[in-house]
Amino acid sequence: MKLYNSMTRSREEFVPLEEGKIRMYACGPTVYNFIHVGNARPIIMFDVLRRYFEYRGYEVTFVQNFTDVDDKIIRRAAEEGISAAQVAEKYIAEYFTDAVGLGVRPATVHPRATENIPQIIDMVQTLIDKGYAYQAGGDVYYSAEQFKDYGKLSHQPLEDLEAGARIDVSEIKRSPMDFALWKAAKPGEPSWDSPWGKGRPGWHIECSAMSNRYLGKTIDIHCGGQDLCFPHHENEIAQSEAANGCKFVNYWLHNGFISVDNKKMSKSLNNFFTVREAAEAYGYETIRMFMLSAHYRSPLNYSEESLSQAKNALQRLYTAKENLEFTAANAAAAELSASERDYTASLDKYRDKFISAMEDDFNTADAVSALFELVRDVNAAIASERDPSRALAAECLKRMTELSDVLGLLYSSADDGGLEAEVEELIAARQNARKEKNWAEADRIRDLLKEKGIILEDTPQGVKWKKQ
RNA sequence: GGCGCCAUAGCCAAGCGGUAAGGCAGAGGUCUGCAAAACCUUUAUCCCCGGUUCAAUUCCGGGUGGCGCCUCCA
Repeated sequence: MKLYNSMTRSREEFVPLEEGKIRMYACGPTVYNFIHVGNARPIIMFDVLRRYFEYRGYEVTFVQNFTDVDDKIIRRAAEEGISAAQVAEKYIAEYFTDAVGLGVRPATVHPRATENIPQIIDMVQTLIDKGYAYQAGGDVYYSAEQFKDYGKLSHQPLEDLEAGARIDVSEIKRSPMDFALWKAAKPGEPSWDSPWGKGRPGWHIECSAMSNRYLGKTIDIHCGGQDLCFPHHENEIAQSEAANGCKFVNYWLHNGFISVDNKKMSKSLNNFFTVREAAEAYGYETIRMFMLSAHYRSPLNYSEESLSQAKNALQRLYTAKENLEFTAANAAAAELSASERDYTASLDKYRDKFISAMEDDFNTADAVSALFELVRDVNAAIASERDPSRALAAECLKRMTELSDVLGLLYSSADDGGLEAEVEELIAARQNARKEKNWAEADRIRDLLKEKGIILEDTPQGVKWKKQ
């Protein structure tokens, strides 16, 4: 499999550290608010990557943290008059509501910064001991210039980074590019005891500490949004490689941005849509479909038109799935005929195309096209056969869901709670009317059901219905 | 100023040297009592100008337009 590695800026053959196993880490959200659609991109795309690895037989340990102590959380807590821990707890729960809605599987571990304070303190102490960090009052800073490779991920020499850096006059750092590992507690803030007094961790150190704890010193894949490249990931490298004395990450994966009117969707521009509100408008799974329709590194513009296109595309998939399920349950013939057997074998080419696409830096857009090509082929086959067997429909369905499962699509269960007796009677009455060619009555009943939100389709295998 | 990314049909979007996947929308048709769903047909001088090559959307150079990081940000 080929993956584009931001570190080398090239597509590389992926080789895991340990055969058959993959260790990956994704920087998770800072839990002070609902996540927005831009935040959802890495969450969805790297969930797909993980699913694909598992589909290919790898054992994946996937770690995604929650940053549950930081300035924004503390500010939010003050605004709402509750504790920082309560803010974090609330938005972690909201995160999971959205993640589940989006069809994102829970990570193997979801560690939190506040549950890894001893590991963080250890790492900070190691960095001080090794001469990479220094104490300044109750703060501890990492001295960027001590790390000779600083800037290697963002491909910027330290001098150029410094040239663009904002200098804060009240700063007690030795150099503008130094960053906080530990922040002295201010009155009223959550804090923990440390060798440097009461305080809390800086943002970057938690990921180094947790990656180390749950995945080891060197890991296969570290992923996140392009905007984390600098300074967050750069700083993680500086911390982990200085503390551990070895390579931190083999493959760095960064997704592109979601934009709105071609401007990056971001909190600071205030042009964001929360996942929650987008889901109310289009459905959670539509958001997933929208993300999958483009390559993860390409920019992708969020718009009403794009989302409704994604919604319609998804509907095509669902309709195909429901039609197959219906035939698999209602067709007269049970077993595959000889010609059907040949036909199903011919379907292998779509799986082949799907896998090639995914092997190529998990090109989901191309993989989705393979799924659609399979669907068209299958639709045509079922429609053209005079009497397709239940086994044929079941086999086609299996091939379709094999691919959609890797993409994490088609997980929304249809509302098949059964029909009330009254509705069943109406359908039966309409069938009688149709038998008698009483089209007016048949149409009247169909319209009546439509008002109740039930859509009928007449098929060779019987009447198919669905709730609107 | 430093470092990058992008430009493909009405819209979204693949494509990594051999004259263009897929989806949405539109048009025509088949099927259907009518619908629905489905299927078939149909819609592209690949931003511009040079260069390399037998051959370029695809590589190189130069434009034009758009975007991002260098500051919290997925």
